[in-house]
Amino acid sequence: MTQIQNVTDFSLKYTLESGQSFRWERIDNAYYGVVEGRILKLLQEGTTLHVESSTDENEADFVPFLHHYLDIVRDVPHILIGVRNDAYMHRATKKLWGMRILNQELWETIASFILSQNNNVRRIRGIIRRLSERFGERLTLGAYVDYSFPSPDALSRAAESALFACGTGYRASYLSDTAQAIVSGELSLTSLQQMSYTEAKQELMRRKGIGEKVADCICLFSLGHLAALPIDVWVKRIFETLYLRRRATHREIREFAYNYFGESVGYAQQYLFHYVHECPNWADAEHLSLIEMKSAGLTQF
DNA sequence: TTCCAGGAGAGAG
DNA sequence: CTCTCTCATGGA
Repeated sequence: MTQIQNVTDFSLKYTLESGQSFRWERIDNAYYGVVEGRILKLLQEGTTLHVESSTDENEADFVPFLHHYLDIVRDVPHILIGVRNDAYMHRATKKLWGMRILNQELWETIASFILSQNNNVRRIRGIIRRLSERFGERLTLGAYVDYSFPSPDALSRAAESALFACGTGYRASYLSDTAQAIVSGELSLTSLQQMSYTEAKQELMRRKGIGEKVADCICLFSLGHLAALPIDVWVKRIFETLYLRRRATHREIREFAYNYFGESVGYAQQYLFHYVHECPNWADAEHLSLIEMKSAGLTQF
């Protein structure tokens, strides 16, 4: 059992339940998930994080690993104040205060968001769970059983029909192709991690099944590029409804969002994305009226 | 039954 | 460049 003390401006719930990872399961107030080959059990009590692992961890490495994965080291309050330009964002950041963008393992993030296209979160989770059960390694933490995310090698050797049987649908060939490209060295994960946002995005988009949105998800949720802006149906809807007040192309949304929120637009996007999922009345008249109101001068937290 | 989901590829204009 | 059609799946 590991404890991390003085974790401030952090919400485990919103971080793990905001659609950036498909691997976490809440049981009571604890979260179970698999991260880089081990089961983790995470429980937040105020500013203390209780952690259990299925592996014998070296404390000196484990705590920094957790800090990085959960993005605890980042000055998120500074980012949020910087993107809190209006009363709407003020409300969103207040409700979800402490939500952070994870730094997830690169291959799992690539594979997961290839599978996410034209799909819903519930089904994506099911596909990833079945792929892990079928091609990953069995792990246990007490009575809890889960499976590691299968390696590129394991998925590259799997028959596409076997991937298909896990429910991947037409995405099976995309997943297989990219796994094979990584095994062959045609696509280098370590190179991707050294590239700028623009370079990494461009390199990712060369793969079949990775378009602009999926590439941006990988850049944001694994590579730490906060300028990445994944535009899915919801983000498009949010910007068209709240800010632009008209039908807009992806290019127009991207230009507006970057000008309005700045270099940490990815963080702003995540708060908006999750806020509208938490608030069914996100687009009612009272909410819309908040957009013109500046955040400055509103009550602090 | 049709529509939708953290879309992308292919083709047409 | 933009628009449209299709892709496999399951829940609403």
